[in-house]
Amino acid sequence: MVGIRDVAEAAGVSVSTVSQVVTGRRPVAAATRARVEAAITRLGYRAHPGASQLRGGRTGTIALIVPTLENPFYPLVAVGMQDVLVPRNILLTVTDASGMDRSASAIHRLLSRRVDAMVAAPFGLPESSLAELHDAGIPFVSLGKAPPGGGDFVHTDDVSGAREVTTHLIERGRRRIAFLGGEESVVPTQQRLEGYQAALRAAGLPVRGDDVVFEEYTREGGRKGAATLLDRDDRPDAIVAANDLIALGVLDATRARGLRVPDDVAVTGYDDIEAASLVSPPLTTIENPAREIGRACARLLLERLDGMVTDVARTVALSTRLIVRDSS
Amino acid sequence: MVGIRDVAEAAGVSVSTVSQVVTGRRPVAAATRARVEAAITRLGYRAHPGASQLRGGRTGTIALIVPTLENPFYPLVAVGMQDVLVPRNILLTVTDASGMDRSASAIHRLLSRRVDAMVAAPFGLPESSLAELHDAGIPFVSLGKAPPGGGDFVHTDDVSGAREVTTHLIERGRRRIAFLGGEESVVPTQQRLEGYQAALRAAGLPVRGDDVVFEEYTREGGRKGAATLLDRDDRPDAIVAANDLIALGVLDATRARGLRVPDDVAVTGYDDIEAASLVSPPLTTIENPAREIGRACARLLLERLDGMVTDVARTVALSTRLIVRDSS
DNA sequence: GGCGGCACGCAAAAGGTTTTGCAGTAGCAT
DNA sequence: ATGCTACTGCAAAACCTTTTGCGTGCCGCC
Repeated sequence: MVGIRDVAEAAGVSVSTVSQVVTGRRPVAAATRARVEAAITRLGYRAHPGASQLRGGRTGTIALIVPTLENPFYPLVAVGMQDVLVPRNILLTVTDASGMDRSASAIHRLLSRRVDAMVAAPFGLPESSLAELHDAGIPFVSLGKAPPGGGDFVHTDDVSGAREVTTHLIERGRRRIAFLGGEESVVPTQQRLEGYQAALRAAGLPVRGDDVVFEEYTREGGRKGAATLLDRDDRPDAIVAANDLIALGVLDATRARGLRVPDDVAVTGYDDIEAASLVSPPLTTIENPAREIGRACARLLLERLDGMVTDVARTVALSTRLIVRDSS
Repeated sequence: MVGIRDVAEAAGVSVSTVSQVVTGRRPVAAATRARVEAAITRLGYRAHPGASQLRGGRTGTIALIVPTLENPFYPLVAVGMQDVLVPRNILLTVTDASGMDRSASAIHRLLSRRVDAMVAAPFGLPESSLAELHDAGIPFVSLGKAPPGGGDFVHTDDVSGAREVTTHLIERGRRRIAFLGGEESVVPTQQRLEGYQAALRAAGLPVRGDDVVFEEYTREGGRKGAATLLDRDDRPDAIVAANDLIALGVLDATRARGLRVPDDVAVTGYDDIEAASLVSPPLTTIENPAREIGRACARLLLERLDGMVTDVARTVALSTRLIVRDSS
């Protein structure tokens, strides 16, 4: 294990000079620097990150916490962050928070002081846990849910997106439109529901409580919810699914029942993951710019790390877009 | 910032006793332990990870390095690792290696000493970089490519998988079967090509060099490669794509040209990502158990970390399965 | 040729934990 | 009652880096 001491010796300088060369926080004479750098290369020296961090340095790592990696939306957010982070030589660490819900502080314990900054999509996380993230004393960006105490925040307008897709269905002549959400408690569900209801009201259509069902944000959730909605006597003529995964499950259910989409029932999704355009029939959905969202998060964080921002909380709102395909 | 010192003071014990309670490496009297634990909870103490690591501890982190997060195969591997790691309270850090190819040691520099163990799908990584990973002195599992110097290794049999799917096409009466690979240099490409050729030979069919095309492992690569293959005078009656993403691109190309699948040309994929079953027509493909692969990797690593294994290199081979759908 | 100032490199402290040899004590057996 | 053992907690060293105030040597200018 080659330490800074070895490099110093090899280069014939002091330990502190080596450190200065490495960190660049103080100027070093060109000749000396060259000698030190040569020694570093020759010995293959790398600073021990633990020690660096201990003495007050950065970890050079940014964390992304997502509710699940099974929804392809989130890997894409990670890719977007990479776009910004890789040129800056910062390591991105992606953590799937599914399965670590119980202990409210699991995430904090795992990440505190282990990263320089953090972005989290805090759905399903208890409020206390979110507060902890916010108070961890490092730059933090919340994804899709306004942080309780205020703070940086990247999102798309779920209300307007859901309103847009619902309105589209109404314009296509649908009158009995159901909403199939994921977990009821999470913010995007509530906002998409709100947009759906707003569209109904604006069109003068009744807002019926039994036309709203909540399951999970998975394909399986979609199958289950669709079963509830479709096996009734007066089934809806359209289903607004709260995301594409759910919509895929709805399509499974229609297929299993021999229902034609969109003739018997129209289906719409949300996010525009790749599968949305592939499934048959292709899904009408709302494009949610995952990669761009990732980029925005990373940029926000970087600006804080660079000290360009003081303490004003910033919100980045990215726009969504209705994509009409055959399912409606 | 509450340190171990504060806890010791609050509990009326020495710093080392607190450490012993936390790490559990030495027995502590029950009464004392209770007092210390109470203080820890009350103060919200957490060990500074840098300091712990410095003094010889573990980082409690395992890294997964993937070629890209855009291929949904890899997030699933991560999920599989999580299955095993979460109960053990180990943090998984997923890194997308795309874009950090240039500097051969980027990955090493980023991860060295920052994690306790590592699994990497080292496609596209220079050989030197792979050797570095292997020599980093931490448990290391290679994914899909045998590590040059020997070492733990998880894979599926690409040769047999490709042979199986190609044979399936032959049995369906296809005679002019093309192979559309991703990057030529990476091992899975070579092996899948080998399986394809083996199947042709076994059936007494000619192995024609111009029926083999290499592009990238992306949907766009599939479109390009299919263009090459389909715009010829004597186009093939089947295309074996080296993964599902490529196959999706091939389907795009057939659609653009008004070709019917499988009537005019059959198409097969590899991996069985979710999109494979969704696209129209659904893809015949080889199921590649990503999640199970992730689990196997994590288990291998854990066994080494627990010191259950000395130095014998182990190989885990998981089986694949032909999934016949409408595209063939 | 002498003096002032500047650039450069150094020494030492600090940062928070884990480890380990050691000492004190209580309990048990003789 | 005494000696020994086992258990428990402590003090101090070790881990490796970064930071910062200082001293030294060199250069330029008068």
